[in-house]
Amino acid sequence: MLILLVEDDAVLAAQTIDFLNAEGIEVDYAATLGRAREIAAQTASFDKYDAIILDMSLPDGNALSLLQQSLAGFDAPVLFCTAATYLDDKLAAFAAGALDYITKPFALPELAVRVKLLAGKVSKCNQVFELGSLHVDFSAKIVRRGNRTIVLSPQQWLLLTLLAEQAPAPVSKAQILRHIWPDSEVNNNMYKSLLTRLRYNLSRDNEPSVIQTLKGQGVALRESS
Amino acid sequence: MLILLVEDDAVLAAQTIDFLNAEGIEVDYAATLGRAREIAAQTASFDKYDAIILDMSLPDGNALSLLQQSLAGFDAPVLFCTAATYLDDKLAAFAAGALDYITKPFALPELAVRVKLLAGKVSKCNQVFELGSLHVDFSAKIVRRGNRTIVLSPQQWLLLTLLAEQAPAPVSKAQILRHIWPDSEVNNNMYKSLLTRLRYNLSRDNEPSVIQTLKGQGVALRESS
DNA sequence: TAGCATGGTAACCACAAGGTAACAGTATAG
DNA sequence: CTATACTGTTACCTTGTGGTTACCATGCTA
Repeated sequence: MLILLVEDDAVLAAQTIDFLNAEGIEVDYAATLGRAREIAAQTASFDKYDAIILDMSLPDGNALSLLQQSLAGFDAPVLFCTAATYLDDKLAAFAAGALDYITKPFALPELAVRVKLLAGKVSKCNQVFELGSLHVDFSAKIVRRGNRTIVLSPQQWLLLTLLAEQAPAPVSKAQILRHIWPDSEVNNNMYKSLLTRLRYNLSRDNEPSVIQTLKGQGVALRESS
Repeated sequence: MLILLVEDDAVLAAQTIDFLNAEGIEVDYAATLGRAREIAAQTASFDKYDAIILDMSLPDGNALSLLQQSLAGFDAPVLFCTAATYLDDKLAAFAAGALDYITKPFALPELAVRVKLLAGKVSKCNQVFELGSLHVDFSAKIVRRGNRTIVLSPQQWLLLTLLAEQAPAPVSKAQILRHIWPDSEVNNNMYKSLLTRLRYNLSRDNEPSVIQTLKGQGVALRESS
């Protein structure tokens, strides 16, 4: 999981980053609004972030404007944090499209929980996933196609669960790379091989693959039609 | 929108119900955990609620157990509220599957916002745009015309979402150029090609294009008339 | 009527993205 | 210690995308 932290207090930022790292969350850091905008421009979007933590009281401008920008076509959910207890601030941010807020001073464990929630990590409520003749039991870690039980390698299982969580929405290549090879330098071929192998294992005679490619957008778990 | 409020303080409950009603939110009310369980049993599920507001400090039992129950196969998202500021309580509830919390005493407008967000999270997942036989699912990135599924290239998808967001208002050429080719030098032909291709992909026999041109002003997504 | 601007369509093609198979190094199990 | 499976790597092939050009249609103006 990768998030963007926009926060001017260097000490607080350092603490936050340390804590989130310990929780397995990667953090990109912007000390100012200007820097955040640079990042947005560089990557051409905020798409690559699972969530954005946005401090409302930044020295160089109005954080609300960045919020608007992040929502203009991008999906990254925004959690804003504010020292002010003024209700109006909170309501304004919600109105602008923020999905959650936390009041300073906050407890780091709570921040971590909220970030994870925002990123949708907890939506693993569904114990089983079914699609046509494909049957995935998350808790038992069993995959079946029709009446044949399929054994997947660790990587393939990870990818399948990721796809199933988001189905039928597509999952971008970048998202998959981050999810399966969190640290290591990744090479495009590893991704291609993994996909081919998962497709092969899930395949069944005469039936089209359940893994659809949307060129340039990623892959999705859905029935062809 | 219909929600369930589980709260033992009658005065607070009445205020809350009044306020939420004024916001256009219908409220079912349970004063005790027992009553909440009855409701769950009657309707056979909490499914019919868009959200559940759950007070943690109820006289007749542990609210966490209801939380578990409400998650056992049902989809209603839970917002819990607590007078305690103990962090552990919050973390426990999050761990049990709550999606949000609010600390007493809370401001009613904030509660209303959070409830709407919570209820929206579920429906927001299925944000769709419809126009005649055209059907666009933003989160799943699926486009259908009638019962035919359409696959769009990244550029075309970007343009379609832009048009759909503003529909039925027209989008100027300059706006489109900036949105799709943010940095690069743009040539007018690229724009023309893109439009033609999107029109072609969205076309259906005998039906006029859903993309109308307003000369000099741009293009708009609307039915011809 | 010619001339020009705006907009639409079709065809071409370089090239990047995606798919497959085979091989090799390394871990893992029996 | 051997056999097996997993995963990274390379090579090669296929396909769709998107920039480009050429040409046509319409409408406005001189």
